[in-house]
Parts: sequence; C-alpha cells; structure tokens
Amino acid sequence: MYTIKEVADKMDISEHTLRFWAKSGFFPFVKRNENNIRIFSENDLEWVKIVKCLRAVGTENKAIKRYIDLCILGDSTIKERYGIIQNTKKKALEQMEELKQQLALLDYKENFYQNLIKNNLKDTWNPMNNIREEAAV
Amino acid sequence: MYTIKEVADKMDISEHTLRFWAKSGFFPFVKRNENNIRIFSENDLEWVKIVKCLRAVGTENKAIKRYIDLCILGDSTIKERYGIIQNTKKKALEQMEELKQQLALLDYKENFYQNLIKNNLKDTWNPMNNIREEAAV
DNA sequence: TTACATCTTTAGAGCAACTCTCAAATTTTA
DNA sequence: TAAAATTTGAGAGTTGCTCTAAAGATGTAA
Repeated sequence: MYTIKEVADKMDISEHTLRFWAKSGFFPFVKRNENNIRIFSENDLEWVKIVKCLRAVGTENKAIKRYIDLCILGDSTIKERYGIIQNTKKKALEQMEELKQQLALLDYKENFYQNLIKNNLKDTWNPMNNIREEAAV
Repeated sequence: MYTIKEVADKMDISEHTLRFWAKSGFFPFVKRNENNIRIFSENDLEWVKIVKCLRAVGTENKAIKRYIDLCILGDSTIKERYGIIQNTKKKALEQMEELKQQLALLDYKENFYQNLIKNNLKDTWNPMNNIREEAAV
C-alpha cells in the first residue's frame, strides 16, 4: 500500500500529475483511508503504469478516460480495448521511427560541430547570410 | 522558394505552428516579399528541420530560441551549440529507451487481449474488484 | 475583367495538460 | 510536544499550440 508520494517516487511521475490524473478520472479504483488519503494498492500501480504508458505515447486524456471506462464496463468491451491497444502500439512504432530520423540529424550535427572544433574551423553556414556552403542532412 | 503553406506541406508541420514558431523568433532569417509574405529559401528549410527536430525531442521553445540566437552570434558560440546538440541527443536516446519500455507493455497487453478474444475468456482483472488474477507486466 | 476561391497576414481567443501555490488538516520525526 | 513533512482540493499560472476573425493578396475561370 502506497501514499501518493510513494507512487510518485516509484513511478517517476510528479504528485501534481498524479492528482491531476486522479481528478481526470483515471484512478476510480483507488481507495481512501478514513482521513480521505489515497492509498494505492500494488494492483493500482499496474493501472498507473498503463496510464503512464498511454500518456507517453501521446494518447489524449479524454481517450485514456475512455479506456479506463471500458475496463470498468467489463467483458463486453474487450474488443474495443484490444483495438485501442493496437492503435496505441502503431502510434508508438511511428514515434520510434520519427525519433530515429531525428537522431540521425542530431548525429550529423554532432559530427559537424565536432569537426569545426577539432580543426578550428569557422561555421560557414550562418543563417543570416542566407549562404549555404555546408548543409544539414 | 516556398510560401508558408508549401513549407507546411513539405515538412508536415501545420501553418499555424510555423507562424507560431516564426512569432517565437525561430526564423529570423526568413525574408518577406514586397507584400510582407514570408518566402522560405531551400536553406531556410534546413532551419525548419532542425527546429522540428529539437521540438520533437521535447526541447523547450525558450531553449530553441537560445540555439537560434547562438547560431546568429557566430563562431564564438560553436562550443555551446555543440553542447546543446549533445544534450539533445542524450535526451533523444533516453526517449528511445522509454518508448521501448512502453512498447513492451503494449505488446504484453496486446497478447493478453488477443488471448481473451481467441479463447473467449473473461477479463479476470477488473480494477473495480481490486482483485488481481492477471497482471500487466 | 469581374467574380470567386484560395492564400497570406496579425491579433487575439481558446484549449490541453500540466505545474505550481495556497490553506487547512493530518502524520511523522526529533 | 513541537517542528517538519505530507495530504487534501481549489484555483491560478504556464507552455505550446490550435483556431477564429478580419483585412488584404493572388490565382483561375467565364
């Protein structure tokens, strides 16, 4: 059993964000103690994990709420939930590709600056000149 | 030479976002024609590309502005720019790792639902029961 | 060459998702 | 027992778009 701070530390999510998510209806299953304090069970952590996952892939909060609601509705919603997971996975793979592209550009830039520094060269590509003697990939 | 709409199409960024970025000072080098309309050169597109890259990796707009300003300041800022690129790359690699983790969870979930559907099983893990007979990874 | 659609501009409103501050009520620790 | 830390909800503030509006420019077609 965990307080919100413990969850925050364990899951690397700020307390503020956890409370915001709670207010957004992402954790309808989390119980409170007699003083109204949220107590997360081990099982609840798994739900925090899936919410974090959906957010990390850019799922809108409205859609996350929908997924939670479907879970609560029970077995009749399994196919819709499956579809959501499939779409989310597809989006994650696309983001992976995008990130790879950007990493390639960053690699190029890193090399470019490394070369300038090592050989004590001037940056021949000042944007204000609109002269391009050296281009980014 | 491209109008803002052409850049938007070519780079897959909305016109709104490009104008917002322009207002944020990300494109001080983009020229206007006699009717005040922005005309992006081929070279300018490379700058849009690097801005898009920095954004994609979650760089704050203030930090992007800083990078642009350093470029304009010239050769004395090459080392600082190199540092920025290195940090950005590091962040990108971390995000890559994070995405991989989330993909593993999504894979697990996909399998879980696939199994439920194929074998016509019930979802034994309803959060409202706080019973965990089947857990996410 | 007039009419209409499309595109451009800026200013500013609206929005999503936090992020932070506050004050009051517990807990925990020293 | 007192000080420090943590919890709560309400609500203000921030970031980075996203959209709307109004006015002007441009392109196409009859």
